[in-house]
Amino acid sequence: MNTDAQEHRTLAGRLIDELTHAIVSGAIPAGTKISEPDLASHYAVSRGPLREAIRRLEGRGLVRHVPHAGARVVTLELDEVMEVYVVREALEGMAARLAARHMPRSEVDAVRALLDEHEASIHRAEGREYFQEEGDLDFHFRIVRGSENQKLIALLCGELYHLVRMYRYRSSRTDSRPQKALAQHRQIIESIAAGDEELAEMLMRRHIAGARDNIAGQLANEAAPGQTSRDND
Amino acid sequence: MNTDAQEHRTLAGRLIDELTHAIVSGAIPAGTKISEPDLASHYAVSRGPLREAIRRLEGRGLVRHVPHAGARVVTLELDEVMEVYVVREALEGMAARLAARHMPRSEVDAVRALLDEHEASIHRAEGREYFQEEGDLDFHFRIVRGSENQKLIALLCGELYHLVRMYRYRSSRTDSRPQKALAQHRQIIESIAAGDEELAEMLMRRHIAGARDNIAGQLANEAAPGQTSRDND
DNA sequence: CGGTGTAATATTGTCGACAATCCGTCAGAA
DNA sequence: TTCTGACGGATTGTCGACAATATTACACCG
Repeated sequence: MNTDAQEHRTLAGRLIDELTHAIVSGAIPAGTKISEPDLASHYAVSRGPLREAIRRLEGRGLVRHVPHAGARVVTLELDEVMEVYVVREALEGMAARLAARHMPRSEVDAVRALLDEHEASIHRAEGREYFQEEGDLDFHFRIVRGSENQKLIALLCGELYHLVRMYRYRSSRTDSRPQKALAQHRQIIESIAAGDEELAEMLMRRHIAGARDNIAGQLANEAAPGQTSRDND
Repeated sequence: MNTDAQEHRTLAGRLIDELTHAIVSGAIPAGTKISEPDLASHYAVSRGPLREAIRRLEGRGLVRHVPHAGARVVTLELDEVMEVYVVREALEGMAARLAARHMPRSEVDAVRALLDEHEASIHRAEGREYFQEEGDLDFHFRIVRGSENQKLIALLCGELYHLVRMYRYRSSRTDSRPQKALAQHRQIIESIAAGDEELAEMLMRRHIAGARDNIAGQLANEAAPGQTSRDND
């Protein structure tokens, strides 16, 4: 599930994972100013490895760093999330196309089984389950890996998904129609099984664009209009 | 042209740019093992900022780092370049679509003027000019920026293009038909001017896919079959 | 009373040194 | 002769301390 894996034997590597998780899960709230001395003492490490980890997180787009002023956790503006979903639409559309070209039958069957589990989980918990969201990402992970394009995999799994998960943690959950998503997932994997590249890409793009519109509409309802960026200061 | 700009007042920031340029331009050959003491003394800095810069370059995909073993400049395998072009096809296709939606008339005219310059430069130097390659990237930069999607811009300008430029520096130049590329560029900007999203995306994707096939065929001719990765050791 | 310049403080940026780990070499035994 | 093992050197990982810069508070002036 994690990109670098292999039980880091280095502090900086461990910090990268720990900080990523802390930011994504909201343990460190969005917009927080990262104090190097504080975090260093909190994780019981020196500032050296911590700074290296921050530089890496900066590259992943999780923190924004200004030269002599410190680093802040990115604030998840609505338009930022929209932009991420546009990028996902392009990238995962291509991933679905490549998956239709490369994914072996065994993996297709594995994804089918995964979707069966999802359906069972939906029936069991009326779809309001937190698990549903992680399950959604599991599906997308499978498709992306099925593309067998390392650059694509690294980009989607290493950067974009962290932001997506960060958003989902922040605003509870957004997918209010898991049955519809499940049906779309089924369509997608079947088009991949059939080797129909055009259809697979089109369906995946439509699926993600739909999720994007869903979020946009949802947010437009609840959020006040003039809200700019002052959440926690 | 550079992503972070604003005349870095910090050593780490300067190192990021210098090392990026050094790797992209081939001053530090692909596959080279990065010796921290050597580079530190060469740039007259300590190992601290150097290590931060390396961590950032690792995020950009320019170096590969293994714990306790050091970092090496990535070797540009053919399939890696192919993968990058696939990602470019997806991302820039979307960028062209968004540009057709957002790009103002003034910017469209500026791109038209840019293409006129390119045509003049081709006529002047029979197209075998180095400048042509940079000019090609200039065009693509304009379109990407025209998308007005910050994530898209950061991804393409910040990571992918470094690898593309690295490849171009390494294997002399690859675009053997600048006239054809110019004609395609003209088609693309006109479809954007017309606001035809579908056409803009399709033309851009075809353009990049064509460049990819061109490289693949070119490489398949000259390269020996059994060549794995032992260029410079 | 409000604005501005200055000084104090705290944080970031940088450095040199110490500790842990890995690679190459060489000696010794089967 | 060849494989195994340990040793030495070198490199990476980590740490604490010093220097430079930004932020804050306060006093002073308009």
